[in-house]
Amino acid sequence: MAAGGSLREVSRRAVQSRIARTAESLFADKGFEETTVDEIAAAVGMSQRSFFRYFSSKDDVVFDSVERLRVTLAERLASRPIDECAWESLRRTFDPVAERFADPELRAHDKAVQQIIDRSPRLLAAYLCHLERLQRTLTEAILERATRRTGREPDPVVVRAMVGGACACLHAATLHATGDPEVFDVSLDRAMSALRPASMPT
Amino acid sequence: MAAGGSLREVSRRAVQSRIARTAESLFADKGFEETTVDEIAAAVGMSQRSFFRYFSSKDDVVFDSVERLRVTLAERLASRPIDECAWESLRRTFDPVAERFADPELRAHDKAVQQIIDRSPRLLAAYLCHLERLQRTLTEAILERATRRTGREPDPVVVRAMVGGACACLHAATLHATGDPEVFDVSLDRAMSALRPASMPT
DNA sequence: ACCGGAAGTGTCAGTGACTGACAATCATTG
DNA sequence: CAATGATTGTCAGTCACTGACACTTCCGGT
Repeated sequence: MAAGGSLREVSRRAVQSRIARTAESLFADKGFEETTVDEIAAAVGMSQRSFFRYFSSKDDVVFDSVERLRVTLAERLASRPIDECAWESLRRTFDPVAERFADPELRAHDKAVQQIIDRSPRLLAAYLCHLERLQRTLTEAILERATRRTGREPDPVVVRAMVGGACACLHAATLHATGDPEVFDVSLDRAMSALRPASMPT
Repeated sequence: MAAGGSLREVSRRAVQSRIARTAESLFADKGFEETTVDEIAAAVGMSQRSFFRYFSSKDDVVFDSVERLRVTLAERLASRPIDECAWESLRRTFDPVAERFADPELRAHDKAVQQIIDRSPRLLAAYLCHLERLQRTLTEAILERATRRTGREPDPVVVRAMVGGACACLHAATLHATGDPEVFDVSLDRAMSALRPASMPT
């Protein structure tokens, strides 16, 4: 069952990324709002209806890669040693973001996506929503880990705020270092060591 | 000129808040997505076209009060003493949020709005966008103040991250204390003292 | 080779948010 | 009263998105 489904999943993903690539190049050319779904579908060679069978909204095309990154970060946090302090774990969790810059192709792609997002208020809103989801994911992981480690549940408000603070550092570093991995790493380290909580949970 | 415009502004604002009240009660009844702009316009007694002359989008109706709160907070931050540490200033900047809970009518209103937002993913995205705007506003104010005080510009990444951290505390406290001013104050204090940066700019 | 269903696709019609253009109305001022 | 400017309604149109239905293709069983 799982294997059969998997094969189909692969081809579905292939179509999705073909659509995403096409759409992104159109967005980069004409802008997001100025590109209609009809145009994307035509460029890919399918009907508008089929486009919506692969992406539930026009916005989702842009966040295809962002969503995958979220999953990567969640896995990274899960793989951190349980006795590491939470702030340090969060800092390490963000490493894959910098690692993406290593591949020049990925870097160019990410930069283009970032520009598309920045130019559209609607996309910016959606992007923040994804960051919020990331934040929720990480918060739950930290909460669960702290509970497993200390035996009792830590203050959820503080943990949520702390993860929010870490994500704010990530966001600030991303905004400041558009594309340069060196600058990103340095900025993130500076921000995160400045914001390091005095009393560290876990 | 300013006075003449002001009079017209007042009446415009009156119509806006009449629309907002009507719309919010419809949203509370049927949900945001399920309420059409046509229905709102009809309930207020105007054409759909005129609705869009007062609010640039359906979303904006909901954020009427949120936007006003943003202006209030910006003013509050500006009125803080220049030699106060930034983190403390930010904490005091958030006081009006708690103060809103004092008035039972406002509290009920805010709670209703919060529920409407929470039930709609689209509104949640827009809400985060408003928080981001608040964050940008506060960041600029802190940067400007620090520059005025120390004579040289502080690290923008760190300041942005710090404001982001403070806003994360605000957000966490808001989520946790839905409507109870006591709980809100205590939660915010706990979160903000846990996240207080070791090295404080300004 | 034939048949059956499952999965993917195109077409079409419809809804709802939003915009531009234009004409009618209404209040204000000279 | 007339000219002017702001406010409004009407109408037509665009675009994202959805549901329904018919059609093709591909595949395993007979």
